Amino acid sequence: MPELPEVEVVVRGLAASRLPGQRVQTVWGSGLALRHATASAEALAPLVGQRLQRVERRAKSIFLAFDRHWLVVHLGMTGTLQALDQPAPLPHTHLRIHFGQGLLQFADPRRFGDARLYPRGPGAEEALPTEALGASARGMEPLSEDFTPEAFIAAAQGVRQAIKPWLMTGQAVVGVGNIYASEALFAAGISPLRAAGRVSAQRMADLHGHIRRILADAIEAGGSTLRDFRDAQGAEGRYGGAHRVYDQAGAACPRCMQATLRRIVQAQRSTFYCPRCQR
DNA sequence: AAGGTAACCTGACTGC
DNA sequence: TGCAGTCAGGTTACCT
Repeated sequence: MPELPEVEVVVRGLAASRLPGQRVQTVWGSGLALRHATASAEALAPLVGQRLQRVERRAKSIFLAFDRHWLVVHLGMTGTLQALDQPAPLPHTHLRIHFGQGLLQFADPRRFGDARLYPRGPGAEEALPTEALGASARGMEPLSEDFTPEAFIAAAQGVRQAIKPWLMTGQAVVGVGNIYASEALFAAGISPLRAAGRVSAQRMADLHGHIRRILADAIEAGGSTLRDFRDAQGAEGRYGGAHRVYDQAGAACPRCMQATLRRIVQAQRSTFYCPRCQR
């Protein structure tokens, strides 16, 4: 389900909900295995009695700061994390964290998502537990000040991997998933097959701008509406109509109106592009 | 050592 | 109607 914009929308919704400032009263888990952890009441038991202080995002991970622990949630492909007044009978619900008023509910049909606890050291109050982040979250935050065109160009130096799968590795910039990688490359007119290190500095700077714009626009629109995305209040996103090439194989290119958009597979993932506009 | 591949799991959709 | 096959927003361990 979620790329960075969707996760950001969820985080903002949770932060604006009634849950921050409240204490955990009870926890419940389905007992089923998630990506790494098992969704069980035992695993979340340390949270009982702790107050939720704030909610943050790094890459596609959600960090919930409690008094003495971080709860780090990854939504995988199909996860949802909602702040509710009453428990909702959502299929594939795996975790419920009840507060004095309302609850946090995690559901995930495919269980590629995850929810793990990390201790909050007294000396590291403000530091996120970066050990919770994998190899795909090492790069720069795309909307942060350190993600500059110069840094982006430098990161691509000498990279022979095709730029589309390279973008998705998170080596340079985090949070650009399968949809927005295709969209950004289309906007910049860069072939997804071109080696990252062989795109000119000028065009990399252009791509840098498109990545920031597309992600920011998607956040503004409330996240993608693809499939089953829901924000922290359970509402759908409104960005789906804005996909110009994703899932549009066979349609006329919206830019040149001559070529037919194509679907290819790179690193086991679908890529959509215009063979005429993107070089 | 970078880059491709299989795997995790369920549901929706297509075609026969 | 049903069954088999394919595909899906992510990540990572394991190959070459």
